[in-house]
Amino acid sequence: MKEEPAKKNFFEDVYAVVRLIPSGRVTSYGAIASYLGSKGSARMVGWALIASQPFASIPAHRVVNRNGLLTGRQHFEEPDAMQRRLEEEGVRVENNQVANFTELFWDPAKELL
DNA sequence: CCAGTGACGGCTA
DNA sequence: TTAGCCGCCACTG
Repeated sequence: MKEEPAKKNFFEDVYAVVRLIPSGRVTSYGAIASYLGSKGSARMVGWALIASQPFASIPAHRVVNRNGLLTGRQHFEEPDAMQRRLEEEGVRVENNQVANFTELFWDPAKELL
């Protein structure tokens, strides 16, 4: 069975941070990547979230890009699931973009400090 | 083995 | 200011 390399640790780390995101808050891929020390590899965070899809315990819908755009909504079970969940938590979303993104932004390097 | 793609982000023109 | 390119790392074809 193709055992996975230590790289999996990176995935677990991403999941840990995402799970710590408070309800009604959002963060960005780059913020998580930077917090993990892999700043610049925000794409890996996104890739990790794809793997987190089967894990409902991970609020991946709280993770958006630097612009606050729900870029990954197409990867959810339903394209509208991401926006719908955010609104459920009180996050206002307009045109696939999080309103007051700057206020709702949750930086693990500062909040989770 | 090599090339292209991708839930991104920062820099340069 | 806006638009475009490159860079990071992993996976697929």
